[in-house]
Amino acid sequence: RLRKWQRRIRVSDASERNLAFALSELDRIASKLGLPRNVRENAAVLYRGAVEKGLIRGRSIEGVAAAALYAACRRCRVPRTLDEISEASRVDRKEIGRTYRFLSRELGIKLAPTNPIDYVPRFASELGLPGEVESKAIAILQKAAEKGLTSGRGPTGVAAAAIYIASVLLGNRRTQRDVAEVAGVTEVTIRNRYKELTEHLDIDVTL
Amino acid sequence: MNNTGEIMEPKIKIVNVVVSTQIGSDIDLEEAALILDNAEYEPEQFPGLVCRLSEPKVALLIFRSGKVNCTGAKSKEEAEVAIKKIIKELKDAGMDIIDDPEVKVQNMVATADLGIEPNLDDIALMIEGTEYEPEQFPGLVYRLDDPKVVVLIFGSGKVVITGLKKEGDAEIALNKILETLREIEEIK
DNA sequence: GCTTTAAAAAGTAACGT
DNA sequence: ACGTTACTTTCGAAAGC
Repeated sequence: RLRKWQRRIRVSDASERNLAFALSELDRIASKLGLPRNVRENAAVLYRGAVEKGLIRGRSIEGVAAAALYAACRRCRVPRTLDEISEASRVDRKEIGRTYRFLSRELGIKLAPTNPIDYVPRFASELGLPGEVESKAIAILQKAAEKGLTSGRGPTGVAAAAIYIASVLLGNRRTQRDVAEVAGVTEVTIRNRYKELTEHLDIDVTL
Repeated sequence: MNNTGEIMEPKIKIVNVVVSTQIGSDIDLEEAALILDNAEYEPEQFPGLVCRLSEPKVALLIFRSGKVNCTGAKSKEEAEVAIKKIIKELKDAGMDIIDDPEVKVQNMVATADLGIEPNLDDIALMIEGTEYEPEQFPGLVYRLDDPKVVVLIFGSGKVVITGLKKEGDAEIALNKILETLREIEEIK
């Protein structure tokens, strides 16, 4: 009766309020990371799907929103690392990773492992590198993947090393330190990947 | 040339065995902490008493209920030796302890080598129930249903098998993985 | 879900020298 | 640029938050 009706109103009120909050969270994090509109929309679709399947129970709205955004970024091939999403959302990276696995399983989303190549455009532009360097780095990564040199390595680290090598080869050198900073890895990692790539792909990087 | 043939790949090594048992009930952990040498008991941090033995090199967790966990052993026998050691120490100090309790293997961890360097991306894309996030961890996580175990597969071909209850399941799991890998190669 | 224990795999990180 | 230590992942049991 009236009471049941009132409860329904309350529930739908709460649901709408939560959804509105989630969508504003998605927008807040997305704009902080400078993500394009299609990624935000993709994340919103994922979030609504999670709501419809009751996957939010026992989880925080912020956590699910962050995980949806992480998944959307990968889907749209403009990946952000868990650390970047974590920093922008103030949700623990462990929780984002856990929720992401849960969502991809429950929503039947099978995403391929992040391809290092997808990080190249963003890192290269942040380093102010021209298109030729970007293309060269991508070519290096394609060869590296064929020879199994990317398996098990962090995608950002391999991408960073490829960009560093390409920048040196094409006379637009960036320091390991600068590349490391935009890629969010240490210089040691770039050096390790650099050695591996130049040795196994017969690249002469004479300074 | 190898005179033993080619079927010696599954050189499986058990690197850790987790066992549980019961040595009594209503154990006074404060008292036990004083009796046992390398014992730590901080109920604020964890309800169990932690005791490390150097021979065998294991760690034991003792609870107020009398339940005991032993980790770090290389075999069930080694874990039993460790449990008998603490039982003797506690009994000699006058505590009410069960003499030779039944121990149950709860988990075993093994390492092995596939003998080939698998393409983790291919496995991740073609096999359901696998997780591979190189950004987070270099190994691919493969959960098997038949022997209910989890296998971590690395680009080097090295493998870690955990969740084992029986030692023999390690080889069964390994062979299933190798068979699956062959199927992937055929499809490719 | 977390806390504590042990162990391996390979990559990455953060110290010190 | 090294080297060392330590963290990431997986598993299970325990009692309690």
